[in-house]
Amino acid sequence: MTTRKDIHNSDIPVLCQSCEARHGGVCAALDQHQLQALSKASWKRKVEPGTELVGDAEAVDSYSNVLSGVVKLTKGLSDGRQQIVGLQFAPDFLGRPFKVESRLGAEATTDVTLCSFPKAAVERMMKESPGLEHRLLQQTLSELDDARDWMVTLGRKTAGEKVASFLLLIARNIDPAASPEGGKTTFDLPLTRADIADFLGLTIETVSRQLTKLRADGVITIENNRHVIVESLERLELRSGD
Amino acid sequence: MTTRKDIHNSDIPVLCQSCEARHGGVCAALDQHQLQALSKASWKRKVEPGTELVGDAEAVDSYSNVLSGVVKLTKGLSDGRQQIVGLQFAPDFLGRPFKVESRLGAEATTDVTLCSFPKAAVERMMKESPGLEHRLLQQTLSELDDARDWMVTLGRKTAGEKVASFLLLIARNIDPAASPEGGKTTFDLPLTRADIADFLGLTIETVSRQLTKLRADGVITIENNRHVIVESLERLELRSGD
DNA sequence: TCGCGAATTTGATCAACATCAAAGCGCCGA
DNA sequence: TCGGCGCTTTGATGTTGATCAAATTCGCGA
Repeated sequence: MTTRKDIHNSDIPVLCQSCEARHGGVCAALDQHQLQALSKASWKRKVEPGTELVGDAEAVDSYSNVLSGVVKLTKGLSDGRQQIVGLQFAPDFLGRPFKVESRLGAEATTDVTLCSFPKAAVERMMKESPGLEHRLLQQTLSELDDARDWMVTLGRKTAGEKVASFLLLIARNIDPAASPEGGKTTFDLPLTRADIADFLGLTIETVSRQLTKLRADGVITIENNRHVIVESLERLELRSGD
Repeated sequence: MTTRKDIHNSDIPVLCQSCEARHGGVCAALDQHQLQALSKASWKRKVEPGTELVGDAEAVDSYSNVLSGVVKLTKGLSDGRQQIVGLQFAPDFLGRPFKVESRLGAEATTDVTLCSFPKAAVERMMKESPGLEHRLLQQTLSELDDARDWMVTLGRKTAGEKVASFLLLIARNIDPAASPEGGKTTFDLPLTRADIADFLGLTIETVSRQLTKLRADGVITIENNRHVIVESLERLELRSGD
């Protein structure tokens, strides 16, 4: 790691100086001046697991960056069945541009740090600065890719393959460096069994049984229900179906 | 229908004059000058059902507008299982900006008319004209909404609800005016039973049985395997689960 | 450290959908 | 008009994952 000489930290808002979103996130598309303007109207907050960030069919007047933790995006059927339709990791942008009403629920599944800004401010900035809109298009396209990958998992994979795919998804998002040859990784599950089931279109019991099977076969180890040690990424991939 | 006096048709490229994409599609974001430039490099073509437009994992150097017909977007698993991850109707934009290689297959499921342009031309135009990128962001966001709706269908609905949801999706795309109170609509299925199964994550047999059940219950009538008459949109919605 | 409630695992049974098999029908060319 | 091929429907049976039920384990505060 070398110090970036091209950036004068003194010109960057205090709030943003150590912020992840300024690198990988949408704020990377802003110049110092814009960052100053936006940061004045923005605020940081920490929330606990289970905190509802956006209710389904609720009017929203702010956007956020996820700075740490995991947020689940949910959709429900009228009789209570639920499906998780996306997971947002840092430094993802949270919110649906150009729509007043959210058609998604958003809830923290771990401790989450957010940086939020008024919708209007972002939309104004988007008009002046094509770079921001470009960045947003990039993230949206990549979310669309992810959603379509997951449609294959939901529609065509077996329960065992679904659970393996889920573990790989988490492993790759939490430890992006992990390579299949390397073999091992370790992480804390950011979701409960119930959430995993809602993400995979399964029941908790089926999720639990498949995890037990992976454990019995020595592919993973689980400590304290949450901490997962992947003994062999390669074998996990083999079980993921694709 | 009134004539639009604000547009001088003489200034619009012949190719574009009667083109659907110039209204709802991405070309609506272009001014006459840009339209002229793009149309010089673009070409129209008609293809038959079953024509592969883009192969999975294939390099692509052009984008297209769907002018008529239906294109299915597919993803496959290594052992041959397939999932349709999206359907494109006119005047949708076809292609994945900012990526050389497609991770999707695209295939015509009906007679399809396409207007294609070189990737480079579109990308150049996108840099000069924020309006085009904005339009593309809009379509991408709406495709993401659709994909997430479909994830709920794939993950949490029963076979009966899936088939009803599918019929509604087609009805709404082919006859957008159809209202639930109106009651009736009619359309030709743009997909074979095998395609419907791949879209819904089911087998052909299950799709067939569910269609039979809908017919037996008087919700729909089917003529010649392809032509569907929805007797009651309201009852179809009731069966779609949400 | 103990004890309680919630989350998870495990077990037994059931239902939905898949699979395997065969018959029916519609379309198209000879 | 006839015949054949491919698509669709229908039927019988099998398997996967859901459901119902109970036992364990974990997290956490007293």
